Amino acid sequence: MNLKQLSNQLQLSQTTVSRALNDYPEVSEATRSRVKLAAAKGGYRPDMRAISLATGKAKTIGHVVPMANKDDVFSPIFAEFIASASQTYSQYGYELMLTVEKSRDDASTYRGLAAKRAVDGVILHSPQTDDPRLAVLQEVGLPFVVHGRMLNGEGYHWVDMDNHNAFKLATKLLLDLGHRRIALLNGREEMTFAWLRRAGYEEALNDGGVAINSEFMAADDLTERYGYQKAGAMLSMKVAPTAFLVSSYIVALGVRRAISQAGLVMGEQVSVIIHDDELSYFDNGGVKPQFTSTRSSVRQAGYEASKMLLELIENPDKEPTSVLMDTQLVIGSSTGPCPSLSES
Amino acid sequence: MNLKQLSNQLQLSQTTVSRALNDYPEVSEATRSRVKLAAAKGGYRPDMRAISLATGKAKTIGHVVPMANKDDVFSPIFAEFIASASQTYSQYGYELMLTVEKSRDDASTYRGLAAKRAVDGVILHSPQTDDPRLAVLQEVGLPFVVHGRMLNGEGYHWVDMDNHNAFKLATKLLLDLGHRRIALLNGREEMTFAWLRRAGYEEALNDGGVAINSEFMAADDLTERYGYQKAGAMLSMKVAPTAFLVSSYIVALGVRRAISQAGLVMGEQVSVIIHDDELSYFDNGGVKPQFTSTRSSVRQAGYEASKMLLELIENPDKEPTSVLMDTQLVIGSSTGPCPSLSES
DNA sequence: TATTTTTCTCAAAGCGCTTTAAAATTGTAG
DNA sequence: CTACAATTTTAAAGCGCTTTGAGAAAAATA
Repeated sequence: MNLKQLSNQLQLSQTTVSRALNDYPEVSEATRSRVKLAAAKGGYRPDMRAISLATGKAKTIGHVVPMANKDDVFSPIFAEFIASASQTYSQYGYELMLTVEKSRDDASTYRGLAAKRAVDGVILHSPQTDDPRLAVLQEVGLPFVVHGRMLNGEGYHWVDMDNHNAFKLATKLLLDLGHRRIALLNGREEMTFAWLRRAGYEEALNDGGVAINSEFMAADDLTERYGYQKAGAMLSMKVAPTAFLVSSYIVALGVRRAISQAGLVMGEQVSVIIHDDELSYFDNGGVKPQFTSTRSSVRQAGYEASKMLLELIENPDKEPTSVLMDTQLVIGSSTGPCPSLSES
Repeated sequence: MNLKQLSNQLQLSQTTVSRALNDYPEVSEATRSRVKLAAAKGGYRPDMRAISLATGKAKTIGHVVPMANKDDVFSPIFAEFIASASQTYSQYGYELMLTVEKSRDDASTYRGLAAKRAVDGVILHSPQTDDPRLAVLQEVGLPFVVHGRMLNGEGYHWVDMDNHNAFKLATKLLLDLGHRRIALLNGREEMTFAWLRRAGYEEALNDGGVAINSEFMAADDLTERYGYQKAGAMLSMKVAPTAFLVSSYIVALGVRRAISQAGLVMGEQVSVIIHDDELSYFDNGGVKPQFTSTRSSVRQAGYEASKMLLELIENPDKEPTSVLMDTQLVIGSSTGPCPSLSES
């Protein structure tokens, strides 16, 4: 059933019916309820594309997520973020259009979305320190919110967690426990989050008077194998690290595997701190979590970012705002005092 | 730039320009190339919604994924499937509209998508043994493909892996290794995949003359905690299982944790077989995987299903087709002979 | 009762495209 | 040079909605 049929059936003009349904004041209460009743009864749902064409609003938000790595993987972090944002959208009558793209640098997707009038705004995922997509989005004038940020956090809207501080505090905790050989298994450092984590890590080491050792640092896609291989390699060094700072739960699975394979016990000979995005199927636990972790809810970030974007769409001239989410440092059973405090 | 502007600029009618761009034969080659050049130069991209309204085709596919469990989680399986399907869509000029819904039984989302003309077809995720959404989709006449299937696999299109056989073979392997007390940590059995896995498991036990013990069976959302708690509880039974059949890698993480916490070694005192959806960040390994597993690529399923759906949309009267994907049984280091072969 | 104001309803244009039906142009014979 | 067909182009209608600018109807004021 479409508007024409409905208005014929009601013996009213399309104008009146449309206005009645959209709660315009120019229509009497009597007519309005009559119309609404008939619409409900007839199961009338306006054609989304027609509304869109007539109003100029797509009522759709675009998410363009890059494949997480060379293996063409869709990171569970994005999934969680999107699921959360999706809730906001449906609450406000928006749809979610998802594009998964192979190349992270390819800004043409955004050009396309804008030119095709497919979306009213987009969320920019996985920003790099100096991301070329920023300029494109600004050029085409499509409202957007960044999940994360570029190194220069000015002039656009973003929602991020405090990566720098999280890893600084985590490093500091390890230093306080007496660790001096602390490894960092980071994400790719083109990504701002990884860059900031490293910066936090280095700052804490400097503050603690510990020299930075590039042999203890790695950066790659966040997979189990990466954690396993890198941790394994580092543990077999003549002077091996006594602690690992790990950028995700998934990588930590590999680290844990390497540790136990080396005949060591996590939390005793080797300490591990992870960043935990609170993906609930992983469940890093309540009272005494498996892993000591810096925590921040991706779900919460999705909520904040989607809200922010909808507001921006309402009011396109809004001054850029940002949300920097705090992280918690939660002590679990994967950390303990450095075994050989005699050594430096 | 829109069609009108482009045609004005070219001094041609909108009809001709439209036809030139869409490769209709009624336009001379000279004009066609002139038009295409101008369009490319001017960065012309037709308004998606206008095309959609004019043609009646949304050029969009809907994916409605249920929250995986009470914790409102978006399963990484869906993410992988969708990422894969997404590739097919963009290749054929389709967009992907994602809806995440709280309630698994709520079919109103589908009614809405159909009535709003938002999509040309949908993928039905996470089907239950007797899924109410089936009737709704058939009623509204929206083309759809099921990822998985209902217990009755007739009358609709689906792509599934052979859950029954996979778990039957896995159980048989354990029986052949001498295990008699084999536990099954399954997904919720309203889901067809879980139902079929259990059926395969029971069939193998019957064939092997082993009585079915309901204390060795559990069904719940697929989380790490579930695996940890259930395996922990079972291992502390007076007569504990010597092997576990586990429905996912994530659950198996918990099982492994419980096993090592009980002071046992996986692959020696306790065997574990998992189903591995080949999420590449987990990397169950190449030569000698961590877990013995039944394997099936979700990525591949996403590819098959999306192709099937696009074909169905092209040709709506196509006879229902289905793809039953084989699974591989890959031996890893988590299985071994039953430690006490004397016991039955 | 006539006039103004307010309330309610409507016809028609427009959003940007496709597509039908018809017209203009070109080509081929007769 | 006309007649007819084939080729190329176009005007206009239509997709299903919103919204503008008016017109009727009802209510209020004179």
